Amino acid sequence: MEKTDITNSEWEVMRIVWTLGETTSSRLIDILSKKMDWSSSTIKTLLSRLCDKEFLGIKKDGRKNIYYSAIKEQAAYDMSVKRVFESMCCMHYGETIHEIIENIELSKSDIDSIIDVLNKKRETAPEEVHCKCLEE
Amino acid sequence: MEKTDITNSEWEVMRIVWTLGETTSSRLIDILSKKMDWSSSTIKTLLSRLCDKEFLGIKKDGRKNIYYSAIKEQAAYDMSVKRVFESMCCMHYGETIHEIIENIELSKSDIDSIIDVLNKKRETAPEEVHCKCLEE
DNA sequence: TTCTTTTGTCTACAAATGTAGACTATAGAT
DNA sequence: ATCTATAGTCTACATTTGTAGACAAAAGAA
Repeated sequence: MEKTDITNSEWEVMRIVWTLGETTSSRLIDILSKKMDWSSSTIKTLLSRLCDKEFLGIKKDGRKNIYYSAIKEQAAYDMSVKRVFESMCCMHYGETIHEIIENIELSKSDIDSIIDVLNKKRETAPEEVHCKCLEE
Repeated sequence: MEKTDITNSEWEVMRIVWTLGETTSSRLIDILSKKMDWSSSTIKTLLSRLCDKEFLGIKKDGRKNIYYSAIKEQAAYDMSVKRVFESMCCMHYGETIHEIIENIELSKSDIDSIIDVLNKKRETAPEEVHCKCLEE
């Protein structure tokens, strides 16, 4: 199978794997069948698709499979957010970030570090960004 | 047809519609066939799917179709970014925002307004956010 | 008025996704 | 040693998505 994006259902699986670290399918089935109301088959299918896509790796422990993440959690998030921004008009970046910040939970130190990067960025920031939607 | 998300190809169409405002299929075909190297059929299909999904509306001008956006551009972006964040572990929100900010273009006034909201948010921000991935 | 180009509507079809059942080989229970 | 609950691998199937061709109707060109 080809390497494409992580799909919605697959994110659920990945998230549990990232949280647990290396783990078995029974553990994943246990958690996800309750949380998502999926059949065990569904979870097994997702696990094997994620292996095909190389987002998960497998180790054998006897005949049991041990699954582990083959990509860094943060890297996956960065990539996925980057993709969304790439499909947006850049004139809306500012407002979109503003909006998401209003709606998520951030710790004081998260906030400080973001303010920090913004201040640095401000030094070389343009007065305006312009729309490139019709270009190229 | 059912109302689902805007897909990757569909974003391209929406973006042009938002940029141009009301417009005809010939205009869209003209722009998108070059930009995306799509056949006119492909673009027509996307237009009609977007109408089915009610992201676009149609007005008739004689026998010509005039397409217009049925959703606000900013609202579409907000929704789509919100979706991505919902599939993430909230402990990574801060770093993800940090990362995306480093990689996009923001104007000085964008930056000011984001710093502003961050400062307000800081007043009630927790010391830490905790992972909820295994809950529920 | 007849031919050609536009536009619009349908149909098509492979790949990806969501979801799950069937069958098989064990490992553990008795 | 035999039975049963598990875990693993395949197959299945409806939808959605990406991409595009076929065909009809109307508009413009000659």
